[in-house]
Order: sequence, then structure tokens, then C-alpha cells
Amino acid sequence: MRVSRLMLVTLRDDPAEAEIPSHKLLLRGGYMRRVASGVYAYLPLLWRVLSKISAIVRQEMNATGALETLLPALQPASLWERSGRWQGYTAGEGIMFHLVDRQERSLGLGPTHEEVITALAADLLRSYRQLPVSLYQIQTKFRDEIRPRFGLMRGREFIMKDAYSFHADEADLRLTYARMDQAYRRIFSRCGLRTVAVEADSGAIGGSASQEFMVTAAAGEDLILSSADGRYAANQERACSLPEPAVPLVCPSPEAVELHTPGQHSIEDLCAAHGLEPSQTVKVLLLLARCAIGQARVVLVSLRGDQQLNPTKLANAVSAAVGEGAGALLELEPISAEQIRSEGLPEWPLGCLGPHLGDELLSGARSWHPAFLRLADATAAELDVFVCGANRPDTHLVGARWEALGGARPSVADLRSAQPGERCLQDPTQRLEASRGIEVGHIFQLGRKYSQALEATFTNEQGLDEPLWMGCYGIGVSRLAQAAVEQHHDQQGICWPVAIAPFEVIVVVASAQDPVQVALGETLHDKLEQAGLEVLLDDRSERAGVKFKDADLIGIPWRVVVGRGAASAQVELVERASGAKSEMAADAVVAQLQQTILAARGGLALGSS
RNA sequence: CGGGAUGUGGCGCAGCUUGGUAGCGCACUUCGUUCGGGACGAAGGGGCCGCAGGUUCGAAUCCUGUCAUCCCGACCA
Repeated sequence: MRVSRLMLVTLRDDPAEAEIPSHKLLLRGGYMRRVASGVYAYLPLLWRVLSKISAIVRQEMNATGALETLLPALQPASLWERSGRWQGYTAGEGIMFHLVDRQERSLGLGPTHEEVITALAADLLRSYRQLPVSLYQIQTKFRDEIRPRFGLMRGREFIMKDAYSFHADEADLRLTYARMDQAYRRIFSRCGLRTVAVEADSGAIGGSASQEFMVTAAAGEDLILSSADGRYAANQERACSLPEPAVPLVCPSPEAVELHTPGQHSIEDLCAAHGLEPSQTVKVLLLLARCAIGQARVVLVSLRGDQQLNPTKLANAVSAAVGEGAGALLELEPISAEQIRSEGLPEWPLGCLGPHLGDELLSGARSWHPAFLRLADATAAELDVFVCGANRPDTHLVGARWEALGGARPSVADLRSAQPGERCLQDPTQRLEASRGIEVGHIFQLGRKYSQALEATFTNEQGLDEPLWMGCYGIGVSRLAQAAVEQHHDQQGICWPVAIAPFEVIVVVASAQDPVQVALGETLHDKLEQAGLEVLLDDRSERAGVKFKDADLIGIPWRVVVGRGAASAQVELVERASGAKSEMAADAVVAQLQQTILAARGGLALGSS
């Protein structure tokens, strides 16, 4: 391929819209253009990268025995109503693009395909004799993200590989899950990525066990907490740790004593004013939970004063507490004084709340459920004696005890965010370290959530019908491409790993005016292609410096410079990533590159997709 | 949706405070000189100043509204 025919337009300046290196470089290198917020045109160079990643994904998925398929992006609402996810995915902060067709039927653009695949499974899978079976597809997904970000990192339209497995029992699901785990590790390693597998929250997809694969990079959106020995790693949303022990509260009197605390509405103010430690206090947070079905509920969360609330864990706890009858949890937001007023309720002593806040405060609420949903983190529930709000303005209680406070006791759950520096649960001698990661893959054991909802059953060996066991497995293909750039770049530009580079070699003719150089460049290009390599020939009549800069920017792993030595058939070979240069005979360079590159491809032969 | 910022040739920006001929660098075209790390000179083409109202003799500039994009939070591959 000739650069002059490549429609290559590189930019000298960073586009103002890009913030992180990979986004800037993909725009500057002429790999993509933004069409709308979170929507990108993949230009020819990027499409080659995406195709190579897809080819690796295909090989590894096929090796697990999964079958490639292609499901519709346009999906009927009725299917999503059957799984109970239509509301959650379209109302409130739902992310599904949806529309109404000329027959007034509601449709959505697939953000994921559990519904479609499960309906197909219900239709096609009848007997345990057909199981297990796995299907996958590589396809464009649509998600109306609340905030698209960083180019391909969080797009509203993006390429994803999603796979679904079906099993007769849970043990078999675990086997495939483990096989997918191994396949994923091979995929990322073949793409040249350093990844870490972390325990993850299952989120809206649901199900039990799940694991994310993170490309470690400073620009990552997720915080990973891991032990130094690498045996424990989890997304902060999910991570657990041993909290520091609370500082004991010395309290001579068995009765709680009132403390005048004017204007001390935060834990910091309270502790500073009275010489207390945050771990001696219990703070109370009020949130409003809106579910698809039923009244909004006020959630009263008790946390030890030094702990941070983990919104993901709280959302899971609330969902579990309200039960399936309430449908999907649509929204969980802190309550404001205005909201309390607009419910027609008298003012609450915000800032001085205690865990024993009575349900009578909710009586007469216009739309809210008349009782608090009471939850407490274990660190708070374990305190024998503590400081908390007195539920009266400017007043706290010192020496409060759960049994003495009276009122309804909260359900105890893990609601706190693990923090870097805390001790690991499985090995208290180690402490959690923080790093950032880009989530490029996520695997789930879904269990029977979707098969039950969509009545996807099979007949087991005993002749009885039962719901299928399911797993699902995603890779963000377009995100992976950008994550690779985030991990492999320098001041000059991208340094693609050979396995996913758009081209493997670029032959740069230093002077397009010199017929000897031009001829040698052409010859080399042809020979390298005949050797089975993917070769770019920079035949433009630019000055050498411009071509070198562009070659570095677009990040082709190997550069062959045909220049001054052309008359004596000498060329220069430069490795992009290391910058290592060597002079050699033009004849020798073909064999050398063939050997090096074929090895670096990791078994992916040309055109093997 | 809340908070912050920005919209001026393809890209990066100045001009706006104090209203009066729309500018600079890069890119593009032509010519000449140059030619191994984003050359130099000359000539040239390209802009509804995001959009819509308003104020004014006159608006890129002032006012109102609106749209879009980016950043910080909730969502996720």
C-alpha cells in the first residue's frame, strides 16, 4: 500500500476536543474522525487495527468451541419487557436508544444482547443433549451514555464482541466461564496488552460471579485495588478490605449524654469541635430510591464516621432489600431539603440525624413509602458505643448504643468503599494498592436470571423442563484499540504492538527525487509483501523529515529507510518502539523482518480472519 | 440532569474589555530554491464569526434565547 493513496491526513496540533494521549494520537494520526458526541468514523488505518483485533478474538473464541453469529441491533421492546429491563434501560438514566416505528411499535437499538440470545435459546435449545453451547458476535453496540468520553473509550456507538453460553447445570457453566477466562487472557496478551483480572460488580447485567479485565493505564476510568503479591485485585466498586479498628470511645455513663453542636453538620466539624475521632461516630445518610414499580423509598444508611459510602454496594443492597417485586432500581440519589418539603413533610434535623430516626417523620408523605429502608454498614453496626445525631437541631448524642437507641434496627450489609492502604481481607499483612485501569473485558456467570424471565428451558436427563444456565462474556473491541494506544505510545506518537498494527513495516523513500532510491523502495516494498508482510510504502514527495515524523506518529512497528545508501543497496532498519537503528544490505532486511514479524504476530497469519 | 468551560476557513488560535474593512500559524494550490527528523521565498484559493432574535446608522464584539462540543459527578465494553 502506498501512503500517497491512503487518504492519510495527519495533524500537527492536538485537537482541542481530546484530553488523553490515546485520543489525541488517534485523531492526529488520521485514524478516526468524530461524527457526533461519542460517535466516530473509523478510517482505513483504524479499521485495519480493529480487524486484526477481531481476528485474534475470533481465533480464540473459535478455539473455545464458540460459534460465531450475528444478531440484530434493532430489537423489539416486547422482548425487553419480558426480561423486565425495558423500563430500566429506557426510563430515567437508561442507556438504550429507542424509537417507535410506523406501526407504533417500540423498538430499541441493542446495548447488549441477553434478551435476543435467550429468546433464540428458548426457541432452539430443547434438550440437555445440545448443551453446552456458546455463541458470539462482533458487532456495533448502541448505548446512549450519560457522558461519552475520551474518544473510543466510552462511545455511544462502539464495536463489541459479546458471547453467551448455555448449560444444563451450574458446574458446567463454571467450566466454560473458566475457559473464557483463559481465552480472554490469551486475547489480551496476544494484542500486546498488559492487563489485570479483577473481581467486579455485575451491574445491570446481573448474575453472580463476574470478573473484569483491565488494561492498566493512568487514564483509566476505574480504580483497581490490589494486593502487592497480585493474588487479590478488585474494582473499587466491589473491593473489600479490613477497616482500621475504631478508636474506643471512653464513656463512663451507661446513658447517652446530649452534646450541644450548633452549626456542626459534618463529621469533620463535629470531631474538630469536641476532640472526637471520626471512627467513634455514626453518620446517617438519606437517599431516595426509585424503582420501576411502587413508591419511592427513603433509604437511611448508617456508616461509621470515617468510612466512605460505596454507591455500587448500596445499590445492590437496596435492590436486594426491596425485592424483585419492585422491579429495577432506577435511581438512588441523596435527598434534598426541597424534596422533603415538596412531599409536604415538616423540616428534618439534617446534619444531626441519628440511626434511630423514626418512621413517623414519613407519615403524610405525598408519594414516598411511609417507612425508612434502614441499612447499616458492618463497621457502624459493630460499634458498642458511639456518637451520633440526636435527631434534634444542634444536638448530638455521646455514648449512644444500638440497643438503647430503640426503634427499628437496620439490616447490616457491606456498604463501605475499600480504600488504598487498608489491609487485605485474605492476608492482613498486605495492604491494598491503588492503580487505574481501562475495562476492556468483562465475563459474567448469569445463572438463570434471563432464562427464567424469558422461559428458556430445556429438558434434562430426567425428562423434566428446567431453565438454562447462562454465562455472558464481553470485549470492547474499539475500546481495546484505544487502550492499546494508551499503553503503547511515546512523545513522537503511537508504538503499535506488531500483532495489531495497521501495517507491520513502512518503507520510507528519503528522497522521492532520487530514481535509485525510488526504485529500491519499490523493490523492497514488493519483496516484503511477497514475504507475507503488511507493508506501507511512503512514496510521497515530502521531505524526509515529514515522512519520519508521520511514520512515528502513526506508529508502524518497523521502518525501512531507503536513503543515501541506496546506490550501494544499503538501507536502515528502525524499530519504532525502541528507536534501535541498524544499517544493512537491502537483501538482508527482508529475511530479517520476515523472521521477526512472523514471530511477533503470535500465530495470526495474514488473512486468517 | 447538576457544576465548569468553549464555539471565528480543514486543524490550532488571536480579535470581543472600549461596536466601524475578519486576522495569525499550520494545512491546501502554483512557481522557484531546497532535500535524512514537521524547509525557505513569492503568489493564490477558501470563513453564513454555532444558530435565532434584539439593541444600534452599524454587531464576531453588547443583550436575550437556543444548539453543539469538551471537562468534573451518576452509567459501562
